[in-house]
Amino acid sequence: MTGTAQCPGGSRQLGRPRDPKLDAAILDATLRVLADGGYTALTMEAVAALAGVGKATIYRRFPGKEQLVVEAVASLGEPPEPVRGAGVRDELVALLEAIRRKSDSSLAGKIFPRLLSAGADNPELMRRYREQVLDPRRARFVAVLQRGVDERLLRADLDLGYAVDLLVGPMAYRNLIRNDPRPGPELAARIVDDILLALAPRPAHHLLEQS
Amino acid sequence: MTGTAQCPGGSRQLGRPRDPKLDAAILDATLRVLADGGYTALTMEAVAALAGVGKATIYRRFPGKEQLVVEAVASLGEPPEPVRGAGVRDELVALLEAIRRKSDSSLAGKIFPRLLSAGADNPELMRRYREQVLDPRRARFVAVLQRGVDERLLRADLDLGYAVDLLVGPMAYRNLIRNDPRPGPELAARIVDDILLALAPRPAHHLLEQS
DNA sequence: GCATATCAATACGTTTGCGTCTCGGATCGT
DNA sequence: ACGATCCGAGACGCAAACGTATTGATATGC
Repeated sequence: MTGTAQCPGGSRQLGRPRDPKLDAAILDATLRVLADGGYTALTMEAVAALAGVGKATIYRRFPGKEQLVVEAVASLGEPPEPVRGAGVRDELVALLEAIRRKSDSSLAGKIFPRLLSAGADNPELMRRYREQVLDPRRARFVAVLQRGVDERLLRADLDLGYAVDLLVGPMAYRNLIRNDPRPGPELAARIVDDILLALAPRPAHHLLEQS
Repeated sequence: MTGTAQCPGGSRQLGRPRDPKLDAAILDATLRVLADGGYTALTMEAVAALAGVGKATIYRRFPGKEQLVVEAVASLGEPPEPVRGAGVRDELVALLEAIRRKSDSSLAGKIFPRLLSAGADNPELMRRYREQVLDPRRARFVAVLQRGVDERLLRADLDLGYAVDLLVGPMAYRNLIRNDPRPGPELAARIVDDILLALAPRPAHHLLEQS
């Protein structure tokens, strides 16, 4: 899965096998180097040194720097992050607050802004990151929001994807772009309460007479 | 302003003066190269070639690549962008829609995601960009929102900065991060209508019994 | 007219980093 | 035991790009 299968057919598993732990060590080192320094500051020498392996060991598994980063980003996957809040509102707050906390503490949070520019030149990189990291987290929001619709807390015809944008957008904006000063832990509840109010199941009378 | 004044006192304006048009040509070429390729793909040779000047002409004005990019980004400034919409709601829609359109057409829009990662390593760069480009646009939102408060369309105790985040956040999020597929021109009105609904001056009964 | 500073073009030294290769040693199957 | 493959360490060739220096031409002040 990670590297290239090198058995051409006849001679299978000849000689010393690859150490599986090194795959994880290389990918982890790649993420750490990527977190501080970004894609261009990431050098194969730095990854090799941090992982405690030789460069040849990396090139034996990955064709080059680009594929290494792509695989490393994809390996981020989805953390468990079990939100067992009681109600829809509190679960949304917990999910949003997780974004705020993770954005400057976790590896994924530090890597995120780097990928925004690297992804512009490397669509494959951005796609993998979106599928492996962003989409699973997004699905969590959608699931909770769906419960909100079922409980008549949200409009029945609500576009759930759009609702996620309304919630995550301001939080991501504050953390990525307008991150001075950094938002406090009260921001999540503030956003959720306001957005829930906007998406509450009330007659949309303001749409009938749009100015 | 742009380069370094080189007259130490005695000999003033001796020899051929610098061509002022070249300053603008260099900065403009820097922005164009920065727009496609990003900070690291930006080479002095490329800037010189695109501006039609020699490298020495650039180094005569800017100490190095870093300062060149900082000055170029700061030179973006604020476009006029006169929004003369009739009401508060329509002006907000126009401002938000401008963000969406600019994010993939204008120079500033293309440069923005590049700066997010470059700014992580270069705080000065991000600070100048924020002051010169982001803050002026933000002030426009605040001005319109203040009118909304005056017209009793928004809560009297509204945090205007937070309100801007609620509006700009989802739009920026859709354009920068979740830009597949790209949002359509109807998104701006959708966001504004929903956020205005959330921030309308109604008794905040849901805050009294939080949980 | 002459010194001085600018101009475009370009050669130059230096640094950096990718990807390959070599080396001695370690670890597997047979 | 033996060959094959992996391992860490690092030398190597190569290319890219920064910043400087040079060259011949051009423009300005005195």
